[in-house]
Amino acid sequence: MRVVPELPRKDHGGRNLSTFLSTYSNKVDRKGRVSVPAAYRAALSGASFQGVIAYPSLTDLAIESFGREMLERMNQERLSRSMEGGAFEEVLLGGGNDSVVETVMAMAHELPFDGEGRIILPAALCEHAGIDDRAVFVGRGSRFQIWAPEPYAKRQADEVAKFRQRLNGGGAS
Amino acid sequence: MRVVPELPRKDHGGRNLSTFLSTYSNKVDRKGRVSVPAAYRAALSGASFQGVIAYPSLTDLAIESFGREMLERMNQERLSRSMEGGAFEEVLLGGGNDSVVETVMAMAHELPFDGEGRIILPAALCEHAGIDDRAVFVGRGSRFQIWAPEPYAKRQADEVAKFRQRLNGGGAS
DNA sequence: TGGGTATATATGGGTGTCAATGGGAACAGA
DNA sequence: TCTGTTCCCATTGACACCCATATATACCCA
Repeated sequence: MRVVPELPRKDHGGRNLSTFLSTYSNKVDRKGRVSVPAAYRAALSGASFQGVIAYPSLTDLAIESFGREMLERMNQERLSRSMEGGAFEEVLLGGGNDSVVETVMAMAHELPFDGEGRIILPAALCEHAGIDDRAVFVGRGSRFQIWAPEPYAKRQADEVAKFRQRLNGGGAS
Repeated sequence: MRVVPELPRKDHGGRNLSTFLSTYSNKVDRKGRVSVPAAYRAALSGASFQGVIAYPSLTDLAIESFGREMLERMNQERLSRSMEGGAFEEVLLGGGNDSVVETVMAMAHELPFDGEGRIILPAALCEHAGIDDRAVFVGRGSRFQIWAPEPYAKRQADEVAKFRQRLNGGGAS
């Protein structure tokens, strides 16, 4: 498939916005490399940093991921607020252990694309997600996740079952 | 890993902004030298002062750190606030005994990079953080921390546990 | 509409280069 | 002279970059 380099879209604030769609299962080679789906790469093609940010999900056995812009934006917003609000203690000491942003920053990895559009999955992340030799990329809109095949299949089935039950009180036909 | 010299990014005020990401554990050699992670150095590569500012955290057994630009920006912001607010006493006599900024300034060290991108951790800081022969660099967005391995592992686990509980009232599924 | 060809994606592997680290020589201050 | 600091060079292991291949599909042309 040939994927078109995707024109950058803007959100309300005039910032770039990438959308990740669909699910892909790719091979992890013996060096720990895995191809990021071309469609995802196309969504990030306008970004200054060619690669992704990845961190362990706090709720799932999966890796959470998005473009660097997302982090950058959170970081800037946070710092500006503190500075302009005169909250210098926050700048110097941090938000204490109450800040999700700071926790995620510490666990996040910057994964640049190689010439072929692959990334290297750090051992810590693979371990968290139980990823061995296959990685499933799951588009979640402004984010995507990376799962090991089996846990994802299970999770997917659970999600579907749950919604089916909620929507029509039992099996769709 | 080869780290790209990182293009300087600007925040709202048109100032440079560096983002510190990820966690790295580096060796402290017998001379007290530690390599600052290449990614952090890249984030500071545009700065006029090649090195970092470091001071003991007032809330954790850790060292807090960032580039000199951050200090200057904070000072400037603080000064303008005082001036514009007509708080000339503060400018001339200091913010009184409750000024975190001034307390931190006094405890801060300027640590220049050597040719290999290492810094020397002052004994006082090492002692405060309990650092012996390993230093863990923890990215917190606009700043980073330096911890001894064991206390950081504990702290990290605490943070994650707390957010997990807040998010779904229990462990990952 | 069908077939053929070009191209991009996903993948595998080799190698030069850089980051992290260690040690020694030059140097300054006490 | 002795101690501590700064600069320089050597080592090694990881990985960034290069090239090479197969498969699928987009596109062209008859």
